[in-house]
Amino acid sequence: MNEVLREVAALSPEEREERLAALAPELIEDITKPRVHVKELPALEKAESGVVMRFAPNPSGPLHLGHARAAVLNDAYVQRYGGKYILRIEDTDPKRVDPDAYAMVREDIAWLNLSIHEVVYQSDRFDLYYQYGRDLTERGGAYVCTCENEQFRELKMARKACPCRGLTVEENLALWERMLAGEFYEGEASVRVRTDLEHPDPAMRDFPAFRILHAPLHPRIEAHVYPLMNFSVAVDDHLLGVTHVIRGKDHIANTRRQRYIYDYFGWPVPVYRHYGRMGIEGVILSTSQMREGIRSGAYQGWDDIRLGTLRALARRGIEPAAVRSAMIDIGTGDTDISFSWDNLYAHNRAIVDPVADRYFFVPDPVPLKVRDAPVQTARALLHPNDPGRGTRTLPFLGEVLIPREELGRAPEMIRLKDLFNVRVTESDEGYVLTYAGEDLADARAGKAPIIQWLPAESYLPAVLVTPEGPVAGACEPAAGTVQGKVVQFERVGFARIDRVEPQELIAYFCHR
RNA sequence: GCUGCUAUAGUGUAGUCCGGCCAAUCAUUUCGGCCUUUCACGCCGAAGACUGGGGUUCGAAUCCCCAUAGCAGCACCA
Repeated sequence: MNEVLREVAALSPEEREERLAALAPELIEDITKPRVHVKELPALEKAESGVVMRFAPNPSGPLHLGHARAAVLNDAYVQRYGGKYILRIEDTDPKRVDPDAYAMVREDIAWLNLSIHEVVYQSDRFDLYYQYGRDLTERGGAYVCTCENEQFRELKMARKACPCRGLTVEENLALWERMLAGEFYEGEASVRVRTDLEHPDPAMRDFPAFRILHAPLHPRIEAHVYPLMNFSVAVDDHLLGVTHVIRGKDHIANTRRQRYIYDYFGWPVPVYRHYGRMGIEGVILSTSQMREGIRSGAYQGWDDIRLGTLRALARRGIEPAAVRSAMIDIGTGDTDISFSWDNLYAHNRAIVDPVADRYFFVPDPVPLKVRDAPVQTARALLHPNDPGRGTRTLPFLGEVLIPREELGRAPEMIRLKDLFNVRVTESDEGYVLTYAGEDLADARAGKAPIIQWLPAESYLPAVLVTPEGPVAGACEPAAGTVQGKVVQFERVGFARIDRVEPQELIAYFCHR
């Protein structure tokens, strides 16, 4: 073995390639062909025999890029180590539940291609939470607190116990039953986990586990005693057998709080990893802000092109696989990062470029007759790197549409792509195009720009919707046949054909 | 204020645990060039970083201390 290694090391790269060609020609292609680099996530400890992980969104709206990070990272590890991926809908706060979001979350997860094996709703599990809440109280790990909120806060900051902390288990159980029986109104009682009043971090001191809420009503269940996140999450993670949890670092304190609950019950603690905060330039990720923007009419809907929701990305033609690899690229680092659209676009371009058919889109079109030009039909490849895909045809009858912007550059000659060359002159009536031959070499020699164009007699009016606003133009009628697909408008960029209305095509700009 | 986490190029990331092989990886980005009937793709090349200051050591991106900066938590939200 060592001898072989030494032998190989002694060879020059050329020699190695020769030897490989002789030994295993089929492998040559592997090293030659460009390979989409797939970054490997760091190994997870205690994962060798499989993992159970979960994605636990709050159904307050559709999923956005922030959710995608947690969803994809957990999914990637489940796929890598094998095991189970649980979708847990965390709907324990009726104030933050949007009934429509249940469906939206499921749709977004389907789009992301997550390998979910099991779905649980926390609102189905309240009896379980009550059962363990009672259990925890019996163990002395929790007490019912009837203090004024503000008063408790002050005591906590002063590291002092509130009067309720000294109640006996029996007294606590009695109060607990009264809570469940509906004898307290909102804010009058809560259940707290007994932790450590001397804990240096005030966030750890006797945090709440249950609260009372009478309004709004929960869309799925009837309840007035609601578990708080730290309690329901700890109970569920244990009951569902979750072995590894990957979540944002805003949960670091929660992880420590949940540890108290694990310890009271004597449960083994999962492996946690907390990734850093991810800022995203240009879009708001706050569900409540998005909702407000939609309500006020600033945004057209949850898939408004300016939002960071997954459905907005989908509408622009971002592929789920691109989101996935972008998130894996970012990884689980605990540094705060800023999400880069450029990087996402690069991932998407790699996926979309080989498959997107090419079409002409002429922004701000100017109709111009071409003098002395012979009538003919142009054929352009649907994809330059894959002639087998066929061509589209563009009839030239004497007049063309070209982008106004090109004329502003005052070129002497222009090559209409896949057609012929034209000379550009200015007269009293404006620009004049004159046929200047078919030879591509002439255009090359004259450094003529090769531009997209459309026949003035047959085109489809089109609007390209960009984050900066709509761009009116025209496109090939054939582009109207690929509704829902991502195409490349040559020299403009990639776009998704959103819809084709009787007299107009609407496309959403994706990226260059 | 208290508690905790983090700090590598414009952006993301590897290396940091176990100091030397790091004159620091890969991707993106930008700029050149080639290819090309797209300003796409592909290919070649270049640019660009260890937050600062002390200390330990023969030797520090890596260990220690201080400073600075960013972020998070201190909710009857998740």
